[in-house]
Amino acid sequence: MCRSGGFMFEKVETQADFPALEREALAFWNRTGAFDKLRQKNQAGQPWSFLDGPITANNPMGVHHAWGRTFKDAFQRYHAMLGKKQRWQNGFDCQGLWVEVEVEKELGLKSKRDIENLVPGDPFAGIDRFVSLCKERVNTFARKQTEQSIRLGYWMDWDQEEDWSKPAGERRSYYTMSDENNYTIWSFLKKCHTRGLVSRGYDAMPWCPRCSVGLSQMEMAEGYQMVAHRSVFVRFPLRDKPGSFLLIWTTTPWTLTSNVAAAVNPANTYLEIQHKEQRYFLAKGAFTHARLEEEFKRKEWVEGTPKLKTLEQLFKEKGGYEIVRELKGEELVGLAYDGPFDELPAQGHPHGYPRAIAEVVEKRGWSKKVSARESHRVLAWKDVGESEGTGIVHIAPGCGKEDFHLGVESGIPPVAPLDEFGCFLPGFGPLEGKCAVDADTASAVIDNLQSKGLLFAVEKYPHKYPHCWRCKTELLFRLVDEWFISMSWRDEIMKIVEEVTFLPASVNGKARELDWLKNMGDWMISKKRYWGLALPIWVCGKCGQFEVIGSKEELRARASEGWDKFEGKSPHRPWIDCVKIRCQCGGVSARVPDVGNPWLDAGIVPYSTMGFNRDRAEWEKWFPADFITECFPGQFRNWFYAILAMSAMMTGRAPFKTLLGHALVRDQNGDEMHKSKGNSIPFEGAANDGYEIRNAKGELEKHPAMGADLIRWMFCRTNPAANINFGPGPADDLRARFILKLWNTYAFFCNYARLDRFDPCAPAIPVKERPDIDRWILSDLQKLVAMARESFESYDLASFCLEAERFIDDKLSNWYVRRNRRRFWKSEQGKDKTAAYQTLHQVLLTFTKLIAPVAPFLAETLYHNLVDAGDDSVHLQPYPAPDASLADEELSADMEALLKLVTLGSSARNAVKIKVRQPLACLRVQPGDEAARRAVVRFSTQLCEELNLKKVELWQEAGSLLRPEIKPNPKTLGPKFGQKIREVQTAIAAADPMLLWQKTQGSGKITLESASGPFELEGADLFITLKGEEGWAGVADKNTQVALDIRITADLAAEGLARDIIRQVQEQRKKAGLEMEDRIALSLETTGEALQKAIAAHRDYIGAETLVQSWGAPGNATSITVKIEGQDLHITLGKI
RNA sequence: GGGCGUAUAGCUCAGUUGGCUAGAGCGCAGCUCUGAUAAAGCUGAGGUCCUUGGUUCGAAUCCAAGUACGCCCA
Repeated sequence: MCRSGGFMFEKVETQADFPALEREALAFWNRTGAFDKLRQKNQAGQPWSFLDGPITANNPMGVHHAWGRTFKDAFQRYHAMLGKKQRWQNGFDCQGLWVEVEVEKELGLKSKRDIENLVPGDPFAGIDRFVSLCKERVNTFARKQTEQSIRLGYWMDWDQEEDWSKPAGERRSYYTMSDENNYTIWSFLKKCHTRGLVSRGYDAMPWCPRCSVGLSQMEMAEGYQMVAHRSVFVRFPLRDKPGSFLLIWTTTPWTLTSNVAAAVNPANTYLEIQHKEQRYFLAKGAFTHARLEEEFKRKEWVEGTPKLKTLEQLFKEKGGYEIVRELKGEELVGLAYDGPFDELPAQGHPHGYPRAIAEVVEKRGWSKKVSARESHRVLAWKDVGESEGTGIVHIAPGCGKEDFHLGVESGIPPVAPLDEFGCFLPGFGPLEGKCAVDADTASAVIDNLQSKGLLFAVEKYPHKYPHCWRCKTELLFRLVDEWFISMSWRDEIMKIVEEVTFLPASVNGKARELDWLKNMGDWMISKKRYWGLALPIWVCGKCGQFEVIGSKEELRARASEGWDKFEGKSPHRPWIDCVKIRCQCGGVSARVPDVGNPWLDAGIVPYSTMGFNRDRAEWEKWFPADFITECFPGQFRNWFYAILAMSAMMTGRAPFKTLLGHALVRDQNGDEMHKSKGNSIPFEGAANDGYEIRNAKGELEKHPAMGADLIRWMFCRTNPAANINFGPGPADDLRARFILKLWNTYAFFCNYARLDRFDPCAPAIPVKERPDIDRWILSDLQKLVAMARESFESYDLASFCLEAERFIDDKLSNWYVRRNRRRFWKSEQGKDKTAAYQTLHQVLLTFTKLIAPVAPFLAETLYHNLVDAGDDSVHLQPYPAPDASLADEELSADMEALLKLVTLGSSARNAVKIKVRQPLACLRVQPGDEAARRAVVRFSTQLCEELNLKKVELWQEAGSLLRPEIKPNPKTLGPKFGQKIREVQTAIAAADPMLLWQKTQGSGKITLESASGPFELEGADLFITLKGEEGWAGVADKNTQVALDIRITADLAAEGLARDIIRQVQEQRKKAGLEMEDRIALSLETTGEALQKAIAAHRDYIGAETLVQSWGAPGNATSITVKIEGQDLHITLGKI
């Protein structure tokens, strides 16, 4: 590990190309097999179990993915440095509609029909081809994301070149499309079925007509958007009261074709209104209700949509009205009416429409043998309100969830008008083939109502309406059969939620998850699609009973036909559908064509990836996972939900111990990133290639790559509960403040160590023999080490990163190195210089290891120049542990006090405008506490150098250095005196401040008189501030006071000039392009008397500071004339 | 519509169990320092601590109502 003779620190350029250095580190890891060495090293370690939430392998990863992936890597690396054994398994989420949609886009397909027709006339071959393309797409992007993750510095057991040709289940990463993952879900579903929790449900489901697929409750929640629909007010003529109408309202006119009933709230008050020759019934509250007024005020509105009118206004505009009477809703219940589309054949079909549905209705006894047309009457429904519509609700059980349930309750038949593409079925007359989401269809319906004289009014109505979260198409409600897992066992899931820790605490993750579980309806697990888990449900064509198959073996044993066709294939469509099984009744059962909800795929991974099926003892080693981390939004109802629910079913155990969530990536102004807005930053652009985004003027602006470490550090230093504003601004800021500070400190060390041939392996100077400042930085380093470990253990990286930044900026760079420069510069070798090198080396080396999990590239680069590592990696090193023998609390406190004294001294100089180059005779300090007192003594040299003083004095006199001003401390006085505090305050204000102050210095007890008698004070009851006196510049900070002697004697003035001269010569050296160690010949000429005197008096000082070897102008000279204190100085110098 | 959270300087945010003249970083202005630094130091300008009411000797902090924004759920 140590450098022997011959080796030297490499010269470090201060202008570094960090992305290029990162590429070198990647090549180094690759060449030396660093990751494999790490796994080898920790082979026998205690396990630390991280479980990766699978990333969807459907597109390249973006910068937002880098947040979670940085967390994942940082914690794994940290635990690896602790010697823990890990699985290092990345996961890819493969199956589901999102992949299908992208493949459809690539192929230019518009609908499911196109997919089945991919091989013309052969749906089986079409589906086979489509599913293969989905697999291919997943492989393509898994590979892409693997490359991207490697560039991020994410260490995992990534798939290698030879792995990509293997089946998904035999690769290093896990793939949710693998056989094991799918069959493990089968075993889960079988468990559910054994407990009677799997059921087929007929329900009006949200349905995407483009994808031809039903959406679960979770999915529907993703896609609410504000849109304006044409809503209609329609008359329903009452059959027994000619000229009287129910007034109903709907935002979906197409559903009127399928109207079966109307509903009122029996408890509400309704009005009968005379309008022209007609009478109308509607709710009293609805009549005058200012509809959506709040939303209009709050601008929750669709632009261009007028404010809504009240019903009363509509009646007035149409010719006035008169209220005939008020009545209770229950009076209306039971009235029969004529439906708006009773002429359609669909309305006349017994048990509802279409035939397939009518059969189910008949079988289940949901209604008598009546048609919709025969069923039109007013129902009582307590959920009818008055704030939307007319208070009379049009009920179409085939077009809405609540309508359907009300229909079943009331024994009326459903009419389901749409096919899987959202278009009208035969039986709907002129509407047949028209699609419900088309504006034309709404127009056709409205025209039809108009022509029949049933239309009362049309308006544009803005509301939040669900859309398909994938393709953004408006959803419809469609009566379909889907498969569900009942949530009657939710208590079991809630129980294991109680066992896990949700971080960050401020997000209340546990409460959110419990809330979701409490309100979660039955889990819809089916999808009428192609690429996904083949639901292992076989339904008998004869008796209609279904069975759930729990494994491949069980299927093989039960198969009655088709196994030979399926064997050797993955359990996907269309091949799995070849397998039929024999029902107990003797009939043949076929698999339902549905595929599974993709969250089943991701939720099973604690069981499918850690050896549950193969080696239970091995699985127990890794289960439950110590840690998972993902982006918050959505996951409480998605992955977190699925993984918890499935684990509760599988073993009743929590699948992980700690969950860390994080928020979203925004642009640097806090806006959402969108490609179309030009504010989106691609991952490669940020990490490696540079990128363009729009600036404030809207122009595209180029930015250099940040590099992976900078990206990683930004994510880690951010509070994970808050969104991060990501972009070049914050990146530049952090680079300047932290990365470059660290880099330059490192460069300073290496470059001087190289010149001095510092040997890091030489025997260490015992720490107790090193100067205070060395022992101080080592002491504070131990605090940082302890802090780093605590942060990693509590999954709070931000605390560590921010503290590390402060350590580098405030402590190491701006104080330790700045104060110690001369120790490194001085020409003579010796113990003090070696101590300085050894100290800085130790600090940099330890710090490098501390940040290695967060900034793995930078750490590797630094490590290889700080030690002679050869092919060894910093990531194979043990994580630093705090060394108690180096901690010195008193020293840390003293140094902090010194920093305060320097601030006070600078402030005093600034107040009298005497620049630091001008030496001053004395600074007097009256310390406010023991640390300050000790600092004055201990660090007087530092103080003198830093503030350019001849000496520092501790003010020991009895009196005050400065004039005191006294204020009461209500924090201590309040509890003591309560309501009397005002009198006490008055008494303090009236007292002589100097006297008061002196008393506090004595016994500490002070007695004062107030209006209601004497009272006693202590020092702590008073705040004392102090002002300077004549001739001295005084500054006070809380309790510490300093006074600066501002008398400049002739000698001091000359010395000040000498420093001005040195400064100018140094400037000239730099301009002449000389190296730090170059010697010069120097000539100084001036007519100014003061300058001449200063040069004469301080010639040796000037010469020593500027490395003068000979006085007088050399041949290769450059010269310049500068002004110092109004006098010309002619400087001529040249390298010797 | 319901639940949770947030509101502090131009921007990004700290502010502990209620207590000093409400702070930091960036940005701005002046001065200073500089042979590791793309820097650094001091000073200054910049605040209705969202609003209103309450509790209290005292409220950025606690309570209530309201407003705005965010998230979650309907």
